[in-house]
Amino acid sequence: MSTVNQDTPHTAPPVDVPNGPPPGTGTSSRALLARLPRYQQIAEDLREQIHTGVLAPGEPLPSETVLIDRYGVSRITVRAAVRALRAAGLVITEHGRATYVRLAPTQPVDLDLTIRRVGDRFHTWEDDGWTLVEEPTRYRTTVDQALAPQLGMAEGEPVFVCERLLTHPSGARVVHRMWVPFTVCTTVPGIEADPFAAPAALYGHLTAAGRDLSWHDATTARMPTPDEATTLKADEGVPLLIHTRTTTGAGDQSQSMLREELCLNPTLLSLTQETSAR
Amino acid sequence: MSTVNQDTPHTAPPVDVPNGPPPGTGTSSRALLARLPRYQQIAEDLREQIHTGVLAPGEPLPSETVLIDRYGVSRITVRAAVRALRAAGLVITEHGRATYVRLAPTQPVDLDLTIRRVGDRFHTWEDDGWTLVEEPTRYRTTVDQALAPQLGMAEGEPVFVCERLLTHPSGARVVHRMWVPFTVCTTVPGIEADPFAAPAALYGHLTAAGRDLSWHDATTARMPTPDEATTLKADEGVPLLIHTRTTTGAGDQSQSMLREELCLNPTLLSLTQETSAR
DNA sequence: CAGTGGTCTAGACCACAAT
DNA sequence: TTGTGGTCTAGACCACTGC
Repeated sequence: MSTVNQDTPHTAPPVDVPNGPPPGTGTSSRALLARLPRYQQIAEDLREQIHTGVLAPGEPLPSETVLIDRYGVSRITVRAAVRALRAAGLVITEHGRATYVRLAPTQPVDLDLTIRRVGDRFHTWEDDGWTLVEEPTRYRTTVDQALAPQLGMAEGEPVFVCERLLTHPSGARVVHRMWVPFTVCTTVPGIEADPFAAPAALYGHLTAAGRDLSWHDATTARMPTPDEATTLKADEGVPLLIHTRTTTGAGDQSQSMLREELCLNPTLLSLTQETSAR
Repeated sequence: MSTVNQDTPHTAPPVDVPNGPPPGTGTSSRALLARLPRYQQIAEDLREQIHTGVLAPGEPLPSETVLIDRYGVSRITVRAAVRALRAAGLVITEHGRATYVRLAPTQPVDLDLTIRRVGDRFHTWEDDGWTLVEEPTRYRTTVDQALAPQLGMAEGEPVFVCERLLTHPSGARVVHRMWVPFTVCTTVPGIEADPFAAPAALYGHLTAAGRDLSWHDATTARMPTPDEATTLKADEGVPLLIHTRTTTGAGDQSQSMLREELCLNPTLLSLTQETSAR
């Protein structure tokens, strides 16, 4: 094995799966596919088997050893293929056991973001069976450069922050963070007493204080940090869904009275909202 | 190199960065960190340098060769470290050039999902500067098992499908898919003529036909397939944001008149929505 | 204990970018 | 031509799981 051993993929060895047309010329329908790196071809082949059900959800993939001589490649190549599937969220691997086809994505539970109002009382997703996992983390700080524009405040102004981890009967978890400008606490009766109450309560206090509320929601997604992945029970290859809600006065939307952030695992939870034509 | 060469990380070689305490015992504050695999330690070190600004956004990381002898490890180990950063979306690598610290996430552009109504005319995000990139793909098919419940239809019933790729002046792109039940086309005047019009137009036709509309929105995220990544200009380590909107009658929400799906890259676009307390 | 995946080395060739 | 990242091999030891 000292001579050239790579280049066009092996053509003689024990290959019993798509290896592209023989390196010659007469490229068949998809010349592109044939020229993909070997590990991608293997990943593609396994992906195919998963989608067609040859490899059913929950089932283990063949072991690395088996794949190595089935495809006639080195271990590192097989591992590269499996890694690609893992990054795509198609399989999960368990050390010492095997790599398994990700279970049929259990239909995520809905987290309904719709804000419902009955008189001066508000109801939010939290009332939908969510409970605190642990004592909330509460502290007072000053807004930094990144947060200031979000709250319509100047850098350095004081805010209260409340961070909570909630759980749902389905097993899903969310991290909820809330920022309340200090000035809001001191001027709105009721909030002063407990600036760390649940959002629905704060909406109520604000409304009772004669403010017309308006909300600006934004949703985005990104890959989680290792920490976030564990607290939200996210496997590798699973992104993070992030929803932020800013509460402002219906008139002056430049200054916000409240800012909330919700982080969740989209394989367990789906964000929903109801609207109707007015 | 036939004898043991791994085990506790190298301790003698040219290491000038966190390598954990010497394998002995007196584990310092964080014994955990010291026992991480070498490539994770390196990734952690680079991550640190990125967050503290030692490696500024847009700047290239040291080349693999440099990292190899800076940390005294093999190339594959360095590459594993860089791969971890890439998967976390912290860096992007350009073949033949270098690996760069991901640019400070340009503030994503808002895609406002709020539906606005003026008389019988509706306005949606599409009116916000979005244009078609290419001729829409339109076809007629029958709903399959997965889609039937979403539309409140029976499996096998006919639907029209319209798939469009839109672009925005900011450079962002979205894929928009729409399903219209055949029965809706035939019973609602106006839609019959053009079942592939933009959603806002369809909302108008439905309203003109005397229906009170109601919408159910759901948002989720997942890793893109390679295809999706390229059409939406997503780098590696960037998830896909998916928003679906189902239009139903305000009374009977079990049967839907329309279903839309929106796929986008969250680093370029952020989904927003406005609400006010009624 | 055997089997599986996790980490690592040393060395090779290829493809792309810039000089 | 040089340097960078991309793919690949062959072989080794480690760590976890389960018999």
